[in-house]
Amino acid sequence: MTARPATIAMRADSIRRYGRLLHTARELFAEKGYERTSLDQLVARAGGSKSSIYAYFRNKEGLFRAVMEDMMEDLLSPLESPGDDSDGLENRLRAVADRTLEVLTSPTGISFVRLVHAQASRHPELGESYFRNGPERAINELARTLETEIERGRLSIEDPRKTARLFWGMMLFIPMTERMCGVIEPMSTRQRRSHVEYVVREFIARFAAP
Amino acid sequence: MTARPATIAMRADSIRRYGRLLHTARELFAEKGYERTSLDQLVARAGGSKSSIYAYFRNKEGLFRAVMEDMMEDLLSPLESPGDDSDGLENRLRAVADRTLEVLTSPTGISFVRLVHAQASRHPELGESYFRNGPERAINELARTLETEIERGRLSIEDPRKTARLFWGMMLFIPMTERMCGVIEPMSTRQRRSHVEYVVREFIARFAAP
DNA sequence: CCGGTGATGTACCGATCAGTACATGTTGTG
DNA sequence: CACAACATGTACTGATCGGTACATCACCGG
Repeated sequence: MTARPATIAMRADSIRRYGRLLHTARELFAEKGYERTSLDQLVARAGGSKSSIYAYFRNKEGLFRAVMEDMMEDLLSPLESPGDDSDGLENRLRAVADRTLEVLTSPTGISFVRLVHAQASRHPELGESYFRNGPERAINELARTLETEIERGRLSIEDPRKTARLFWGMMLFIPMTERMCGVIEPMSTRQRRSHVEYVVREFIARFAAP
Repeated sequence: MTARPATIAMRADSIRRYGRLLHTARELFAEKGYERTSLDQLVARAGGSKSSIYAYFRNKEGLFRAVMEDMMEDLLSPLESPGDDSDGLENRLRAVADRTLEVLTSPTGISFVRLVHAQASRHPELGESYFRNGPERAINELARTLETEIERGRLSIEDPRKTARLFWGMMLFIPMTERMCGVIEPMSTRQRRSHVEYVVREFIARFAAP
């Protein structure tokens, strides 16, 4: 970045630079992990300079936190359930499970979870924040759904929260483990559908009211 | 390590030094991860010198591979099922699940899985090896157990392997996620027993032959 | 049109790292 | 007892890292 166009707007330029640094840092952290990503590499790929990084993010740790917050928002926001109550339980389970599985087994999702797990001991608030806003929220929302179905007499469940934990375990554990270990490629829509269908079927078979 | 006792045995000393380096490297990798562990730190904690590391392990990557093989053996060997056929299905499920849960949620287990996941993209053979010898083997062994119970008419299951995947998902996903994110301490025996009991009960309730 | 203010690029620093050269010491062998 | 062969500790290197100092440049209020 020796040459510079000169005579260009500044305010919008700053915002763009900030976004570009954040975006590129996300790519690099996802590709190579936190410690193997150097700020010089970031500057080389994103443009700008280290001064900007330190002005915007204070230091490398601050950049990392900003990146993780950004990723978490992007990943978790599509999981906000619209709460279509009309579709029936099975379809709602299918829908939310499919979106969750898609997000978590995507390359971005896998990279994010890897970073969270790897850095959780150094950044306890990161692991905590992810768990509360991700898995725990998913469990609680599912539990609430189950509760209303219990009240309507359609399900027979003793402890909705524990049952919700089982559901997510069945749905996510093996696919995520396979992806984390690198033994399968990202799941196709077909594969996801098939897996979701199987798990939902087994779940209903166990907990449908007699 | 400036002074040295002088006039001490050598052959056994080498073996001991090798073991000590391996053991301490395991500790350090588990504590701080691969990239944050320096060979100087290793030497400072374990004694010996960098020459020994390079003589024994060729380089840092070789040391890492040796450590991971060592950890994998230690972690997976207690999971070899003795195959007590007399205890009845439920007790066998309880026993194998409890051991697996204990191993995987232990501090060592969590550190190991973190390292595998974090390094799987740089070391595909590591992720592959762990998955084949860990999760996949556990699935296959459980599936075989289920098959014999199906043949005896005690279980009603269509696809034993898929069902085994569900079982391990229910058993491991939430506890492991909580541990990986650092939101719970290592599980007490009491907690493990309770969780195992719950999951086995639900599993049997679903798949017991009518 | 001009001077100050904040943002940015460049060049640099000390620290730390993996890896190595080499001297020293130890062990088995004649 | 002497010597060869090997193992080990020490001191070093070149590279790379996070972080910083400072000069430069664009903008904006007067």
